[in-house]
Order: sequence, then structure tokens, then C-alpha cells
Amino acid sequence: MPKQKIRNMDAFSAVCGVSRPTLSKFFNDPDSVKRSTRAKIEQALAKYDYRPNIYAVNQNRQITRNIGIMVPNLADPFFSEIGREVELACHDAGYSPIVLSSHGRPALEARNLNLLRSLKPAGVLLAPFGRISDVNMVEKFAKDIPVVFFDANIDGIGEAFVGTDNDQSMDLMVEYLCRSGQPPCLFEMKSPLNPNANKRRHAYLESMQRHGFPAHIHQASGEGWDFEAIGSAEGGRMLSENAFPTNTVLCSNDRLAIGMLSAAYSLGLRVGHGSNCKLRIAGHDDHPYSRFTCPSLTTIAQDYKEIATRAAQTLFAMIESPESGAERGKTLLDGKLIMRNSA
Amino acid sequence: MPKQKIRNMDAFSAVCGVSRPTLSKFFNDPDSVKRSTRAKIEQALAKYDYRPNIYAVNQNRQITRNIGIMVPNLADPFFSEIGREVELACHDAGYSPIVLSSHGRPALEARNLNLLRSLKPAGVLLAPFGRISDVNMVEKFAKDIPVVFFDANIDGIGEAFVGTDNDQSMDLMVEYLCRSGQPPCLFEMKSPLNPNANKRRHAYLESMQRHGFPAHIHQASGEGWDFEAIGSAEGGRMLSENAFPTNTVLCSNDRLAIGMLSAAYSLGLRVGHGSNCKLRIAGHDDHPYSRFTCPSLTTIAQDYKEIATRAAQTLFAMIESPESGAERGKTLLDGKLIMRNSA
DNA sequence: GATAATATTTTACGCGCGTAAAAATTTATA
DNA sequence: TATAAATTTTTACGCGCGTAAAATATTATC
Repeated sequence: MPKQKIRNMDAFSAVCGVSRPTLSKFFNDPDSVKRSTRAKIEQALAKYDYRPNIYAVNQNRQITRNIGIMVPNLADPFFSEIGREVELACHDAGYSPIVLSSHGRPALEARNLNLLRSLKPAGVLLAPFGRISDVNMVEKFAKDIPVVFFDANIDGIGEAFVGTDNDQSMDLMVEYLCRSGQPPCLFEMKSPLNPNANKRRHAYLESMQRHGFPAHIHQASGEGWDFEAIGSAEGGRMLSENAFPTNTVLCSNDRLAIGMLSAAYSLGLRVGHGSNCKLRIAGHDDHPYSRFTCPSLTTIAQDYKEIATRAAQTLFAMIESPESGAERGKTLLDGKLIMRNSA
Repeated sequence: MPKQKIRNMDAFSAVCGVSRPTLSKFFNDPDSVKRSTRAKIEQALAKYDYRPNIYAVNQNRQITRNIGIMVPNLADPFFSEIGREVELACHDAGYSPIVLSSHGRPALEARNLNLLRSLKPAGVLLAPFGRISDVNMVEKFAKDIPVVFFDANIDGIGEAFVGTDNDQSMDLMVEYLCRSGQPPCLFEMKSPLNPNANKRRHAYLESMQRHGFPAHIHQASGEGWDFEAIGSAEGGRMLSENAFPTNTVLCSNDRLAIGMLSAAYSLGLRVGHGSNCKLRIAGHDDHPYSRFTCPSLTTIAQDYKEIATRAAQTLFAMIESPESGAERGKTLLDGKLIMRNSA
């Protein structure tokens, strides 16, 4: 008696003494029914644990409460962290987040966009590959479904962008490095997958010029997402060839820095900001492991949580009151200097 | 003309000259229709890019082609990697994988189980928290939906388990450490979240007894998933207190080892297997960063890909021919010793 | 206690597709 | 070319729920 199986809303309405349309209202917004009715429903709910069939629900809604979240690579802790924050923000706002990773492959990004289309999400939070993305496809997608970009921008597409101000963050790091020792060389990927890498290079060049020092850019060859391996191999090669004209290397991201730190260790090079150190290495992103490298990594912290929640809030606002803010928003957050032991 | 919008399968059947039921057959299995019919459909498909509404499809199917994949924490690279492999295996087999992370919180595991229920998956690949899981809930879940466990087992529940043989892997590591230097102490969490930790402790104890050496277990206090931080703080404290009776520490997993390595570095302790080193540290899991630690970490490699594909294959077999293999399967894979520089 | 305002129930239709059964067509076999 | 076999079309129903409109019941206001 207490636990017979409820097949559908009709059956549930029977055992619960409330009509099906009222139940439907309740499941869409529990506050939209009278208190006494709500109590009756919740009582029955505890007894029979019925839940509406999401497929039937979503079929009959013109719009679902799904939010698509898509990142280029969940195996990268940066995206793992930020994806988690976005997911929680969506859930807290009463939406159903669906996290997708493209596993570092632009082709999967395209496939995921198709998947998202069929999921009919109310909106999408998208960290795109950037130039490497199928830009036309992304553009078409963004015309049909509200999209807020985060981390990486695609100019002119989508409704808004939230990310870190690379100009500010790189300038901050360059300033610190110049004040505390020799001016930095830049170590980066030769053909970077991420548009932020290009922005950081430009920011580095401008900042060095502003500070009156010559810029030195050293590019690691290699493809793919194995940044640590590339940083270790190429960075190690450059170190052993004495390729860097100053004793300070600013890596375009922490993962390259982690690789280079490991190469420096193997070469017996003492890294750090002390006077007895021959080399300084800095990174960018405040990777979860950057505080456990040897030595701990001086870097720039992006505000993961703030980026995630702002992007999510922006999207929710658009969904809940469409056509209000017609202009495309662009939010750039400041990075924070994290002074540790490597530089 | 070339790109009018197709609203549903009826409309598509009109422009394509094939009846709707035949289309339905086609979308479920393109090979089930005549070649000429298939060609007609695919031709129209390229022109109008219609796709069936997945909500309507799944509502009318008694069973979907969804596969739920659930791990305790995607922010942990181990689960990130293995989750990715499982996801790809599902997709290659024509299923729709849905990856869920519990973000290290058992409460979210319960919530995700409810979510999975409503997704009506054909099967679920589950890496459970273990003891900390709501075992009753998992058990009920596994009664309704085919579940294959991986990484961590819950005895007697689910249809099968695929994981690494901790007895074998720990014995292998202990053997190596004993042969190449002093016998190891074990460093682990005091209240481990993962059942594998307990298995590894037992395996360590047995192996040390077999080798005729006294066992020494050192437990780090601390809660949560910040293993590196805990390994660094507690491991560093123990090192500075000279708490370890031998010069060799076997960490229960790589993340603890990474923390301890960073602490050793801070303390100026030279770690490695060379004669000029005072300390040896080994790990378990072959964490993606273990080759970039300073020094690189000697550890045990679990075969991520093999675990993932075997678990997936097992599940597919059950789904496609239910009630065939009635006995609960248990697959334990061997770990491999990865000799690097830390021990 | 009568009237108005609000909430609920009844009734009814539609969403897009799976799927079964019977009829019609196409293809294979003799 | 006639017959059998395979495939497709036609017809028809159902899945579980959203949602609109009208009828009814409940609550608030005076």
C-alpha cells in the first residue's frame, strides 16, 4: 500500500487528490498553488516518490530549463574548476546544467554543438576554442540559442563575454618581475590553441615596451594539449642551450611553467627569487598544483568563481527577460598577482 | 527552397518521399531499410538537416540509448582521464554518454542518482564513493538499472566490477622498494574517502609481513579532497619530526605524494633513489603530473584505458543480451611499476 | 450572507514520435 | 510470367505531459 508504483501524473493525481493540471503547475513552480494544495502534494510526494518524466516535460515545453556548459577540455584543471563553478551556479538558479567537454579536439566541439541543439537548452555557456573553432557553426548556433562566452571570446558573436583582462594581468606580472629582478622573457607555444595566448603575447610586448625593456619571445614547438610535456622538453632544451637572455622566464600559462620547472630541476638549476638562484620562472592562471611545484609557482590568479558566476548570471538575465539588454556585454576581470617562491 | 525549416518527422517524410514509419526505422538503424531508400533519406538529410526530437524519441522508447557515467570528482585527474575514456567508449558504441561528477560530495552522488533515474539510461558506469556512498540508495538504484562499477567496488551490488588489483600493485611496489633500498613506510589519509585506500593498507601490511619487515603506517589527518595540501602539511610535519623509521615512504596515492614532495623540497631534503639522497618517495596511480614532479615520481600505473573499455564492454554486453551472464563479474587488472627518479 | 476575486477542476487538444497490424508495393525465386 | 518473400506504406493508437478555456469550488471583502 505505501509503495505502489506511480506510472504517470494521472496516477499520481489520483493518490494525491489533486487534479493533473494543478500538479503540472506545482512541478513548474511549487509556489504557484495554494499552500494547502502544496502541502497535500508534498505529502503524497514523500510517500510515493513520483517524478515527472523529463522527456515528456521537455517535449511539450517550447523551451527547457537546460543550460549547456561546454569547455574545450575538462582534463585541464582550469576548465575543470571553472566548469564546476558554472555547473553549481546553474543548479542553484534552478536550471539543469549539462557539462560537455570537447577533449581538446575542435571536431568534438562541433559535434557537441549539434548535441546541444537537440537538447534545446534555454541557453549555453561556452568556452570556445577560439580561432580553431568552426566559427561559422558557432555563429549560427548563437543566432538560434542565447550564448554567453567565457574564458575565450569570439568577437561579434554571442550575447556577452566574461573573462580575465590579459592586458592587466600580464602588465601586473611584468611590472612585478621587472621591479624584483631582471625583466622577463616570454615562453609560449608556437601555435597556441587558445586565443588567450595571443592576447598575452601582445600584452607582454606592450608592457615590456612601456617599461623600456627589450622583449624576448621564445616559442615551443609541439601540438596538442600536453603542455607540461612540451614545456619540459622545449623549455629544457632552451635552458640547456642558454637561450634566454635574462634569468627570468614568464610562461604563458602555468602548465608550461610546470613543465619548465621540472626540466630546470632535472638540469640541477636552482629556481627561485632568492639571491642564490640562477633562474626565475613565473606562470599564469594559478593552476591548482602551482602551489605544490618545486619551488612553488609565482603566478596570476584568475578569479574562477567570479568568471563563472558572472557568466551564469548574465545568461540567466537574458533568458528570464529577453530583449532587454540589447547590447553585447564584455566583462573583463582583473587577475591577481600570487607571489610564491619561483620568481 | 533549399533550406525551409522541417518541423517534424512528418514534414521531413514529405520532402523526402519516404513514409514516416520507415523514417523512424531508419533513424533507429540505417541498415534496416533498403539501400535505395536509405540513399533517398540521406540525400534529403544533407539538404534539410533535420534531426528527430530526442525528447519525443526517448519518451516513446521503453529504454533509451543513454549511458550514465558518474565519478566522485572530475577535478581529480584520475577520474577526469578515466571518465573521458569511458565517454569515448560509449560514444563509439553508438550510445549517448552523460558524464556526471559528484564534486567530492557524497550528497551530490545521491542527487546524481536521482537525476540518472529520470534520464532512464540503458545502463550506468559508476565509480562510487564506496562506504561513504548512500549504499542503500545505490543498491536500490542498481536493482532498477544495470550498473557496472569501476575503480571502487561495493560488494554484492551491481552486475560487475572492473578495477585495479591493489594486492598485486602494492606488493609489486613493496617488492621493488625493498630490493632497491630500505623497506617502505606507508603514508595515507587517516579517514580515507576511497575504499581503495583501505585495500592498499591491507595489501601493504600483508606484503611487508611476507617480506619479513616491520610495517609502519603514518596517517595524515584532514578531510576532503585536497590531498596535495594534506600531503604537504602532514607529510612535511612528519618529515621535520623525523617520524619515519626508514628513508622510504610509500604514499597511498600520487596526490599525497605530490604534496609530500613539495614539502620535502621546502625542507631542503633531497629526494631520489641515488646514493646522495636521504629520502625516497613513491606513489600510486601514475597521476598525469607524476612525471613532472621534482624529482619525477616512481609510482604504479593503472591502466585507465583498459579499465574504462572493459567496464564499458561489460555493460554493453549486459544491455544487449540481458540475463545471459547471470553471475556477478569481477575483473582485477594488474598495475605496472613505473620507475622514475623519486624512489 | 451576498458578491467579487482567486484558485482548482474538468474537459479537451496537441506535442513528435514509437510501433503494431493490415494493405500495397517492390524484389527475388522458380 | 506467376508465385513467394521482403520491404514499404497506410492506418491507427498510445506515450506522458503542457496548456488553454470553461465550469466549479474556495477564499476574501464588505
